[in-house]
Formats: sequence, C-alpha cells, structure tokens
Amino acid sequence: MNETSQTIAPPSVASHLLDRLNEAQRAAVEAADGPVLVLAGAGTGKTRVLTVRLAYILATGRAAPGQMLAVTFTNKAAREMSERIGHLMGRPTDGMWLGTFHAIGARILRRHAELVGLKSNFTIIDQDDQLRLMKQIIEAAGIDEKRWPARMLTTIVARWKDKGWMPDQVPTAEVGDFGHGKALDLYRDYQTRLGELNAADFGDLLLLNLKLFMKHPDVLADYHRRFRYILVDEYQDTNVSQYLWLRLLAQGSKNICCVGDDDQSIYGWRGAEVGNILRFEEDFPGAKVIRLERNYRSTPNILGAASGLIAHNQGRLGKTLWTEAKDDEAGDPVKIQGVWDEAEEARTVGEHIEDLQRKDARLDSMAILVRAGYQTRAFEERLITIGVPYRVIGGLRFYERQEIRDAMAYFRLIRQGDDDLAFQRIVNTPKRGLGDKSLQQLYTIARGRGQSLLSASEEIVTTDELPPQRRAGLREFVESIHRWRAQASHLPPSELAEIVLDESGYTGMWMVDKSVQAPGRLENLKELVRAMAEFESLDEFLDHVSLVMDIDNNSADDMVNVMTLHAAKGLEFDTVFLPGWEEGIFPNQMAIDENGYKGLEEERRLGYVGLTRARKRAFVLYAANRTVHGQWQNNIPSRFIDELPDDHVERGEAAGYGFVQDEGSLWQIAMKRPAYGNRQSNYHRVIEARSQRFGDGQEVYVPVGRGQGVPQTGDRVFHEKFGYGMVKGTDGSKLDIAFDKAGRKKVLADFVKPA
DNA sequence: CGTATATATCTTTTT
DNA sequence: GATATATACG
Repeated sequence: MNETSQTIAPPSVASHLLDRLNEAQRAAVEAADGPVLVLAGAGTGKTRVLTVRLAYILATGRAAPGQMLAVTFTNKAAREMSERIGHLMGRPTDGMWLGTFHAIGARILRRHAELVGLKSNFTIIDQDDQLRLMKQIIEAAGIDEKRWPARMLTTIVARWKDKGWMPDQVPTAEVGDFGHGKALDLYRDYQTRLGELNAADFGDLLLLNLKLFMKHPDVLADYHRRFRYILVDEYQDTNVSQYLWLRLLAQGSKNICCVGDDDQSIYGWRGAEVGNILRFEEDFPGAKVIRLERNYRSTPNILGAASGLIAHNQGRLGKTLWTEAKDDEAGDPVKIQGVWDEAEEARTVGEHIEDLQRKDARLDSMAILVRAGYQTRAFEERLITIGVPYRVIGGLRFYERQEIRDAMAYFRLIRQGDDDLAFQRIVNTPKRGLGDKSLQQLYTIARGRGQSLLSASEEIVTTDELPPQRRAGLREFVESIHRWRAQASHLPPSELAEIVLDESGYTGMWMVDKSVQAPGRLENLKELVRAMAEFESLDEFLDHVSLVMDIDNNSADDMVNVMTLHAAKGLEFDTVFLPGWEEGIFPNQMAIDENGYKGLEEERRLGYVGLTRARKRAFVLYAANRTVHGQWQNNIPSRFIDELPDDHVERGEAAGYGFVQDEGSLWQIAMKRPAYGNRQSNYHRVIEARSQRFGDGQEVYVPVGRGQGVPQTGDRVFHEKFGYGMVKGTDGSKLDIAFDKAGRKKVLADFVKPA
C-alpha cells in the first residue's frame, strides 16, 4: 500500500500546496504514509501543516474524503480546519470524518449502539445531569451525600473513564476511600442506571467505543478499511482512553499523524497524559518524528519571554523556537504592571485598549486571557462602562442556561421516553400541582415495577393511586408528551419547539414572571427556536447540543475577546492582556495543592500558552487585592513574573504598592514582597482598606477600622432583613444580636455589615 | 402544595 | 455575589 501511493505523481494541485511551506513543514506534509509524529512549537504553523497535509492526501489521490479521519479537541478547531481545507481544495470537504473525539465517538456509537447495550437514540447527558444522577445513586446506596459529595465521585469516575477503565477494570489499588471504599460499587450502579436511562456520559462515548471494538473485531475491521488516513491535533492533550481508541483504529492502515507540543499540555486535570507523545515511537515502530521550531507568530521579545518562562519546567522534550526577525525588530518588551485591585486592573487594561484603538488597532486583534471564568466579570463591567464592545468566549454557555435546559428536557423526553432525568426536570415545570410528595410516590412505584417514570405515569393516571387533582396534572403532562411525539415525526424541529413551549405553558410561565431576568429568558428561548431551524431533525439537533454546547459565536464583529487561557489555545492575537498573575490565582492554588510540582508545571505551561498567543504585544498584570468569594484577599505577585527573563520584559511601577494618603496621615500598605517562605502565611490575609476618590480625582486607599472581620460584642450592625441592631454576644461566626425592631436573633456574621 | 426566607457552598481549567 | 437546598409559614 505504501509502495503504490509513493508512485502516485503529485498533480499540480498537490505540488502547489507545498509551495509556501518551509522545509520542516513540507517534510511533515510529504511524509503522508506510515506513522508520523510532528512536534510543533507554538506559532510554527501547525494548523497549516495539518490542513495542507489533509489536502495533499486528497489531491494525490491517496484517499477519498470519506476515508479520512481527522480528530481535534474543540469544535472550534474542527470548524476552522474544515474551512481551511475547503479553501485549499476550492470545494467543501463533504464526507470527511472531521470532529472532536467525542463527536466522532458518538457518531460511531449511534451506528452500533445495540452491540454495547444501548438503543441508537440514546441520550448524551452533560455534567449537570451526571451530577444529579450521581446524587441519586449515592443516596440510594445509603451514603451520606454531605460527607461524600456527588461532585467528587463524578470526578473520580470521569478520571477512571479517561483511563479507559470499565468498572471491572479499575485496579483495587485505585479505588480510594470515597464512601469507605464504595466508589467502585457506585460506579457500577451508575453505569447500570445509565443503561436503564438509555444514556451515555461524555466518557462513555469513547469508553463504549473501546468496548465495541474489542468485543466486535468485525466492526473494528470495518473501520480499519474505512479510515485509511488518520490525523490528530493537540496530541499532547489525549487521555489514555483516547489514546487506546486511536491505537485501535490506526492498527489498520498505520497511516497516523499526530501533531502536538508537550509545552502546551494543559489538560492534565482532565486525564491527559503527555506520556502519550513519548510513547508514540514505541507504539509505532519506524515512526518519523518531525520538529517544527521556526516561529512565525511572535516578536523576538515575546518569544524570549515565553521561552524563558517555560525553561523553568523540568522534563520537557526540548524544543528551541526561533524566529528570523533581527534584534532591532525585537518588538515591544512584555510589559509587567502591578495594580491595586481588580477594578484598577480592568481600568488599566481598558486604557491600553483605548490607546491602541486610537492607533487604529482593531478590537478583535486584542484578547484578555484570564485563569478562571470569574475573572471576566471585572473586565466586562469596565468595558461596558467605557463603551468598548467585547465578546466572552466560553464562560456562561448558552445551552447551560436554566430555560434552555428546561426546553431541552421537553425535547429529550419526546425523543426518548426512558430519559428519567429529563422527566424529573420538567414534570412540574411549569407547575402542574405535583409536589415532592406525589413525585416521591411516583418514583417508588416506577422503581418497584422497573419502569421508566414516563411509562409508570401512563399507568398511574388510569388508577387511583394518586389523588384526583394530582392525577389530572400528571395525565395532562403525559398526554402532551405523546401528542408532541406524534407531531415530531412530521414537523421541522423549530415548529415543534414552538408548539411544545407554547402548549406546555413554559413560555407562559416566563411571561407572567416579573423578575428582571424573565425577558432575557424569553429572548433566549426565541434564539433557541431560531437555532433549531437549521436542523433537519430533532435527533440531529439534540446531538449537536450535547456535543457542541455552544451557539456559534464567531461573529466577525470587531470586538475585544475575553476568555480563559484554556479557551485561548490555538488562537492568536496582536495584543494579549494577561491579568491576575498572582500567587494563588495564577499559579492557581488548587492546582498546586492537588498535583504539587506537576500541577505547578502545568500552570507554567498555561502561562506559556498565554504569552505565545501574542503576535506583537503582551501585558502582564498583577493586583495586590482581589475579592474572591466576596471576601477581600491580598496576594503577592506570581512567581512566574520573577521567572520572566529581564532581557525581554519591562517592569513597570507597582501602583498601589507604596504610600497612600488618608486625609493627611500616611499609611503604608503592607505590600512589600515577603520572602518566598512567607507566601503561604500571607495568602489568606484579609486586607482592611477600601478605595476612596477625592475631589481632585485622585484615588487613595483608606484602611477600614474593623474591616470584614467578625463584629465584636457591643458593635452596631446592619442586617438586610432585620435592620439595625447591637451585638450582644459572639460564638465563632454566629452572632447574637439585639435588633432595634426585630428583637433578639442569632445570625451569621456574613449577613451583617458594620453600621 | 407553593412561596418566602435562611442558610450553605461555591469557582479552576472543558469535551 | 449568586445559586442550590433547607425550613417555616400560609
């Protein structure tokens, strides 16, 4: 097979494709057959190599589109790749298997669902449902969910699935002490329950593929014949189950090409194993390894700063990025700036943005990259204030909103009556007079008969097990579902959606709701109906939602981009703002607590990813104070700031780190940088100061007498509900307060303010 | 049964 | 500060 393909003379299209590639890139494209590992540093034209390689394989007649499998991590990357190949080839890439691991896994699973115990219309459940289900499992097993939270078990099980372990494959040593060693039993229960619900979670999409391939070699052989060329993007982020999946599929043609960069591995917390890169040559003997080291993206200063930072990591494969730019074209150094708090941080970034805007920079050439989602808030507020348009990528996603999830639950139940999770969500939304008690009764009956909630309901409405009034509500619900299901077969999804939302009373529920969010929710529901118009069938739509989770937000509008560092991978911008470089925030304390040195290195790689997103300019900021959980916290600059090489950075004045004035007296805010050893002790200190603006516009920081600490006996306090009062006694954070109007009450300190 | 109020917990990153 | 869960009351 290799011989024949090498004899194919590249048509002119194919040779044209190679024109604008450098030597290493071309080698990576031309090594079309056999296993290839491409180690591609940031900005070395990785996506280009991938897309040209795909086009090249097609253009040289090695494979038809339907014989190619291209796997990415994000839907965004898949979309982009599809567009670029279409552009290169001058026609759309129909028929190619291009998508995320999960999307392709789901597609394969639907075709063979019966072989692994599911029906082909199985539901893909998201985290929220997963958590709900897990909670039910834990409670059913008589375990205290308070002590052993469902969230924790969900993570444990997800990590097992990442490793490719079905319940009977989990090593005894890995079981851990969750619920006194019950985790494995619970995992088993959970899988059983998923089967009953005809549902799969994200991990299952791959895990059940593995099961399918191993139990049915004929099916695997079929895919061996089908997939003649396999391409994998972001290989450093594959977990074991993805790795096993790839290895099984690649055993057929051996034409597998993986592209990755160990320095950009940032999903270890999700089970990714950088080791997969190192294992590649062992698993595919004779694999070609090609390094892309010439960077086309960033200025020498940015590259120098990023390289200097990542050099602090041990155990890298080692790559040296270089660029052709001369030293006199080194570009701006990376600017580092300290600020007082997150508000000033946002203000500073806003000023830089306006400044660049005056120099005719486009807003969409700029990005603010944060460590965690909650950090976007301060920037959003500021950008709104100064009237700069922005878009938040990722963040609070459309399909995670309450009203959208409710609507989806209706559709899910229409498609798939076994979906008890959907049933529970909407059976009494809007209110149908079915409270906890009636539903509990229903659950018991259903469980007793081994039926789904919907089929149990169908029977119950004909008996007198429920009081008449409740029975009527339930009957109405069950009949509606049936009616809609009958309509689903011949109506387009968007029309069906309108009928369902209207007849169920769901839209009506929000129309009478007088809360401030209600109009927005109605707007979102309309948007949902609009989005559904693009789909042929309800099935297609539901799959799209489960796997994509986001509505297409890549409008070409000129807006500043705000997103997490994780979401920024694979993107590039002229100017990048990197706020929140403080110990505890970035590197994130939890990452270090949970994974120690490994966690720290992953954080450092995140920093490297952030810096290398910048083409021309990067700004690093750190704030002395920040509210976390509504409480003030003071932080010291991130160790990563020290690690940036002096040659490529400019360390600005640390505003708010010196003397501030308070009506004539001088206060020194304790912001001198402590020795490293002191960092821990300083981490959670609450600072007692707030900003105050004076007549001349100058802003100063005034220490607050008792701050947000616990009020003492004798203090006057204010409570939202009870009004003013005096503290009569304290018990930890509980206060005994004599309110002027409401009398004596015990209240938590969090609920009162100093008066 | 539904609503209002009171408390608890939470935030790392995502397919 | 926001949102789920627990409790009290109508």
